[in-house]
Formats: sequence, C-alpha cells, structure tokens
Amino acid sequence: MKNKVPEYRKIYGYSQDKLAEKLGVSRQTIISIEKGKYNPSLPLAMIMAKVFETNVESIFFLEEEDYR
Amino acid sequence: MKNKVPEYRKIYGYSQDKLAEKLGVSRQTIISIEKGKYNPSLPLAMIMAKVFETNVESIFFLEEEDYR
DNA sequence: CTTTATTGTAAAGGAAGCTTGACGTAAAAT
DNA sequence: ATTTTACGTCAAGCTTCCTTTACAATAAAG
Repeated sequence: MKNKVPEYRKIYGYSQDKLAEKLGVSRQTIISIEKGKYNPSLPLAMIMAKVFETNVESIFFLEEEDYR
Repeated sequence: MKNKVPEYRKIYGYSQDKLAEKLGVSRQTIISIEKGKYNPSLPLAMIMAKVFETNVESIFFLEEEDYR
C-alpha cells in the first residue's frame, strides 16, 4: 500500500515528531507508515485524513498485494 | 468505532459468508467487524469500500474513544 | 565548530487483527 | 421432519500494528 503522508505532512509544515504528537502516536509509527513498513490501523488512518482535511482514499492507495 | 457494514451488505444482498469470500477473509472476521469486536485493517476497509462502491468514511465512523 | 532539528535504523515486547475449527440456534426450504 | 442457510459464540494461535528505548547521520543554525 502506497501513501502520500510525507506530502500532506509537508503541506502542513509538520515534522514527523509534531505529526505524531497531533495523532497521539509515537514518532516511530509515523516513520514506519511513511516508509511503508506497515499500514496504519483504520482509526489512525481516519484521524490522519481529518488532520489533513481530506479523506482516507486521498492519502492511502491500494495495490495488487493488498488483495488476497 | 461504529460501522454500517451490515446495511451495505444487505443492500448488495450478500450473506456474511459471501461477503467474506468477496473480501478474501474469513467469516469470523466479518462477524467480528459487524459486531464491533475490532476494527478492520486499513486495506480491508478500503477493499470493502470498493466492493460497496463508496468510500471508507461512508462505512466507518470515528468516535471519541478512537482518539488517544 | 558545536548545538539543535529532523530523519532514520534496530530490537524487544505488548496489543490488536485475522484464521481455523468446533459447536449452537433459529428460520426457511424441501 | 429433516436439511439447508444464515448468524452467532468461544478459544487457540499466528501475524501485524504500535510502543519504547537507544543509537546514528545529516543538515541547518548559532
């Protein structure tokens, strides 16, 4: 699954640290999500969408590998 | 987190079993999500939205408890 | 040059998502 | 009356998400 978290984060001028704080998660979580190490939980993805004033599908993108 | 999975599922005339098959997960997973036992993963939520021809935010709804 | 800010890696452990299998109940179909 | 369909519970076990802690690299700022 690809994502545009870094792009949205930069638009809002947030560091990974600040975004983590805003979302109530650790900085590691942000790094891992941005790097594609794993996907955020659904609530975290939805809170992100809210913070970035958009919807989940504008930030996260399904790929082949996501279908089983 | 609340959801309208049962509503969408019935609109499409799917049993839990058939929906599970369409999504590539077990029936238990559908039951647990519908009953609010736990949240789907982000990719599963997005695949659901696709199957139901809508977006994630129309099926799943953040609540107070989702913010930490 | 030293400090500070930002991004990154690694690893261990806890919490949440998902699977499989077995079993129970109720309603509809034959 | 028996079978089938649909929904549900419980439990064990694996995988994925997320946390914390510690350490490293780079670049910009003082």
